Amino acid sequence: MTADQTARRVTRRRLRTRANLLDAAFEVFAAKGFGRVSIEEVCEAAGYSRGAFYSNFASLDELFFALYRQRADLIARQVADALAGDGPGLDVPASVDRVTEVLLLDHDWLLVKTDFLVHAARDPAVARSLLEHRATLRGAIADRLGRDRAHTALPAVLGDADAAARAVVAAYDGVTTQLLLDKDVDGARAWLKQLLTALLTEGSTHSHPTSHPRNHPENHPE
Amino acid sequence: MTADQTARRVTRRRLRTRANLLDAAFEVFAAKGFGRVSIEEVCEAAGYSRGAFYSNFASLDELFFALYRQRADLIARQVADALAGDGPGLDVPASVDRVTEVLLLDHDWLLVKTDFLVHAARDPAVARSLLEHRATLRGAIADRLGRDRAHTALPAVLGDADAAARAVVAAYDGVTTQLLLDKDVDGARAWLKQLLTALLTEGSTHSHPTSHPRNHPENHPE
DNA sequence: CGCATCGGATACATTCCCGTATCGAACGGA
DNA sequence: TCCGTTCGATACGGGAATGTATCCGATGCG
Repeated sequence: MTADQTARRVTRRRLRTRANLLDAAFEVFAAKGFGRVSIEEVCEAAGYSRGAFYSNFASLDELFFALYRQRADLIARQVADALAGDGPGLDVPASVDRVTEVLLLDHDWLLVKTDFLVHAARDPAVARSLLEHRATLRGAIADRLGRDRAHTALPAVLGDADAAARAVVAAYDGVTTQLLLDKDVDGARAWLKQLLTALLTEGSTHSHPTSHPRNHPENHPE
Repeated sequence: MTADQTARRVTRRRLRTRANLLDAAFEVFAAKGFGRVSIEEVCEAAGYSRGAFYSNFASLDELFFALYRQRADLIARQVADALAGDGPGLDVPASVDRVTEVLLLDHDWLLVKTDFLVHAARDPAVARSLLEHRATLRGAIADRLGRDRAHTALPAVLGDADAAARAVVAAYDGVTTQLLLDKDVDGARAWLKQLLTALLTEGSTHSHPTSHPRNHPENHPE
């Protein structure tokens, strides 16, 4: 699929250049967008020639896919850790805080991630893969929520734990969209926390989530 | 800005070609993505030569911007209509239904819209413009919600009407993301309705929104 | 109907980027 | 240290898209 399966001695050098190419690609993709980046640009940013690229990847698409997997898996692990954080009794606000911290960390990553989304939306194979990844994450959340349901008595507005997990993901995606435009990471985090607690808490008229992100920065382009 | 301001006789022919170019661009952008489309492709799709293009637009970016404004304004009007639909007494489910119908209509539009988002995220000027547009829409929703607040007594989980409007937009964006991948328009609509009623209704344990979109289609690539 | 202006087609030079083929150097096992 | 293998640089041919300059047919006005 990705590389030829004939067993070959893989040297350290190779892994290093591969990693360097991926890192460089991340920078360049974030800055210019996947669609506007040439193979040459990636190579130049990484300090290699095009020969190195073609020795490691068959196409920009393939590199993009590898890049996404790499970073997405990393984050998935972090989220899992954040969820597993506290014991069986679920402290919703605490969990929400930790997860939120992980998810809305790096603006560049959101850019690349969205590029990948829009890329996947046009390629069924990639879309399938991305859907699987999302399903995994959602499953982890649903598990946590389900486990919780037994101990603390909270979510109810939506249907089951699965629906609640879906809602969480949707909220995350929605907040991401806004964040892409206004670049206010802190505001986005606060807003996401507020949204999530609102969704996961019964008639919680907690009008004091953390600090109201009400004085919307909204328009500060750069 | 967009064109030169020196007054010139603008013929009908010109407007027609301009419209044709925009329509063709929509098709091509939806199919291949903004970043992967050349000026030539747009011209070919529209049945013109490159000369016609440069006579009407200075760059692909400019065309994209014009295209977005055109379609976005159209939809904004439709949403406003849908919101103004019923009288002062707000029937949340009914409004939600109508708005949902308008917002999640055309998959191609979502593709183009997201392309534009990711484009705007990297261009401060464009981002500003898009933020304004979103603020307008959000304002319309907040107004409606505020007006409602007086008559029917509903939203409370979040802060004021403005926060509620924000939540609505976030839910829409979140559902859009999922829809881009699974292409299940009907499921997305149902899910959005459920989410919105959950958000806009106090302890509504309405576990029967319309029809549970529970048997997730999720993975049907094409 | 005739004329001045406008709109779009065509031709051209240029730049950028791709993919391949070849070669020398780095690597790592013995 | 030596040698076979692997990695990545360089050189090459070619294709595609860009922006401009020029020209002719269409258009609308008097």
